[in-house]
Amino acid sequence: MTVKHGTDASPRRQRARRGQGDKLRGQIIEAVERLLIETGDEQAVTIRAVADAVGVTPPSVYLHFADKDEMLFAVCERNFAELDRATQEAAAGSEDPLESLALRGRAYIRFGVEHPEQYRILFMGKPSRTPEAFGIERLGNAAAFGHLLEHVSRCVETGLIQGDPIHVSLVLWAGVHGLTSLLISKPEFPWPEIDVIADRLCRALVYGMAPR
Amino acid sequence: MTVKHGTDASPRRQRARRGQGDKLRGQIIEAVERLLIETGDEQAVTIRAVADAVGVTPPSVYLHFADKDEMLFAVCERNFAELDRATQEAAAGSEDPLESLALRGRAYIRFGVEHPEQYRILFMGKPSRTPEAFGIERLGNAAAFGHLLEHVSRCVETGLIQGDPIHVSLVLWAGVHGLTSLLISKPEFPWPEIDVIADRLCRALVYGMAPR
DNA sequence: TGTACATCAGTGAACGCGCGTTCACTGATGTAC
DNA sequence: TGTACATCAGTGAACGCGCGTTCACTGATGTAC
Repeated sequence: MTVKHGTDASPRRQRARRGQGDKLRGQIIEAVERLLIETGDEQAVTIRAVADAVGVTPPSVYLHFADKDEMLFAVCERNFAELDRATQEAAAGSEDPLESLALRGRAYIRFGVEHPEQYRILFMGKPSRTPEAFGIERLGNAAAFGHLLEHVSRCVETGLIQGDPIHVSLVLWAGVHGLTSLLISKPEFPWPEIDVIADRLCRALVYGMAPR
Repeated sequence: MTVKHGTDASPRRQRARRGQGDKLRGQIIEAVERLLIETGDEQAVTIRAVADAVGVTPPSVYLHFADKDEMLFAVCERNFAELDRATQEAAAGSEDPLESLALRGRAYIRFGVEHPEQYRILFMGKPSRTPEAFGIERLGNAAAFGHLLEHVSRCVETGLIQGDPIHVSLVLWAGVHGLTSLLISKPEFPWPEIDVIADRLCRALVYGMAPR
C-alpha cells in the first residue's frame, strides 16, 4: 500500500516573509523527524512526503538542501547532540565511576529505543549513504563518543578498568549498540523486560573489564 | 549511477529439461548470494538483476517464488544454517565451557564480517519486511540461538555463570551482534584489529556474567 | 505619500528512471496410441 | 517406428507506480526615489 500525497487539501503553508526564508529549513527538519516517528519507516521520508507535511511543494525543499541526503543529515546532527545530552545527564547520576558508566550505557539504550528511526539512520544505515564527513570525522569526534572516552580514561587511570581506553570504549559502545539495534530491528521478538536485560548487559560489560 | 541489465549479451541460459524445472530455483538463490557478495548492496538485488545474472527473463523468477521477499528469505534460511554450523564448530574448540562460549562469540562476529550483506538481511533488516514466520518462530527456534541457549544452560547449571539462561543468552547475543553490526555499517571507522576487540568483547561479556 | 522595480520565497508541470508484477504467448519435450 | 498432443519451462512486451530532480515561472514584499 502506498500513500497519496496532497489528495486531500494539505494545509497550504503561509509563505514566509522576506528575509525569513530560513524558517522553512527548520520546518522541514521538524517534519522529517515527525514523519520518522509517526510512520516508523525511513522509506516513508520522501521529498514529496516531507514537502506535503510542511504544506509546500517538493521543489521548495531544494531551496534549503542540496539533495535528500543533506536533508537527512541535518536531522542526524540534531539527534547526535540529543544522544550526547541524554547520556551525559545519566552518567552524572552516580558518584561511582563504574556505576556511572553502566548508567551511561542504559541511557544510550533507552535513547535508541525511544528514537528508533533516528537511531537507525545514525548507526544502522548503509555505509555508502553516509557522506565522507559523516563517517570518521563526525562519528569519531562526536561529542557522545568523546565523552565516553573521557569517562573510560578516568576509570583506566584510577585502575578501575584495565586496557586501552579506546578499545574499552569501543567494546562498551558495541555492546550497548547491539542490544539497542536488536530491540529496534526485532521488536516482535519475545524480549524480557528491557530494563532488566539492559542492566545485565551494561554491568557485564563494565565489570567484565575491571581487573579480577 | 545505475546499472543497465541485459545490454551486452547476457549469457542466455539453456532451458531446463522437462521435470527439471526446480533447477532454476537453486540457480536463483545462488545468484542472489553472488549479487549480495559482489555488489555489497541489498538494493542491487532486484528481480531484474537476479534474472539477468541467471540468464533468464524477470517473469521466470515468479515460477519459483511468489514474490521478491520470498526469494530473499530462501537465501536467509540457507545462511541461518551456515551461521549455526560455524558457531557450533568454533565452540567445539575448547574444553573449558566459558572459553568455548567466548570462541562461539568470536565465530559469530567473524561470520557476520565475512557475510556482511547476508548478515544485514538476517539481523539488521526492517521488521516490517520480515514475514510473520520469520520473526519469533524462525529466530527464536533458530538452531544457532538454540545451541547458544543449551551452552549457556550448561554453564549456569555448573555454576560457571549466574542468572537466567535466556537472559544471559540474550545479553551475549546482543553484545556480539553489536560489534558485528557496527563493523558492517561503519567500515570506514578507524577500527583497531578486529580480532583484538572481538576477543576483548567476548571475554568481558562471558566473564562479566560469571560469579565474582 | 506614491510608485516603479528588484528581490526573494515559493509554484506547477514535467522529465526520465527503474522497479515489481502481470498476461497472453511460444516452442521444446516427453508420452500415448 | 511415427505422429498427434498435452505439458511444462520459459519469453516478450507492457502496466502503473512513486521517486528525485529540474526548469521556467509567478506573485507578494520590501526599498529607492
